[in-house]
Amino acid sequence: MAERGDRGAEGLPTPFAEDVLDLVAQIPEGRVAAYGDLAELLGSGGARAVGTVMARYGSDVPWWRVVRSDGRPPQGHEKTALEHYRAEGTPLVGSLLTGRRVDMTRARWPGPTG
DNA sequence: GGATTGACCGGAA
DNA sequence: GTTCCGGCCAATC
Repeated sequence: MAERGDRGAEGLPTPFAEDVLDLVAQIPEGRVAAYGDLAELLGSGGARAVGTVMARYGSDVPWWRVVRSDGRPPQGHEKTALEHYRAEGTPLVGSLLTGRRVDMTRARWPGPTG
């Protein structure tokens, strides 16, 4: 079996990747989750592992709802992510100087309300 | 098989 | 407020 050929076809994510993508797809609008949170919800892997999956297979899920623990969008995709936050009404904090980031206090998912 | 990379996290200076 | 460092785990070369 072509270990690199099949997965390199960009149509068959790994078992771990499927779990990550499925969880990201469950994040409602206006809410976000940190990479480390997804790993903790899955009960396996780590923040770094989730980032690796998102970079490779995140194209099929609302990746902008996945941010760093600081509430900052993925490195290299901040511009695109901000566009979605403004459209979905995701709570943002900070200013232009400090750099706008998602208000994890209110937008973190799953939250007190679920 | 091993070595390197990466859309990370938390703490310390 | 910022910058630097080690640790973490899966995917990739």
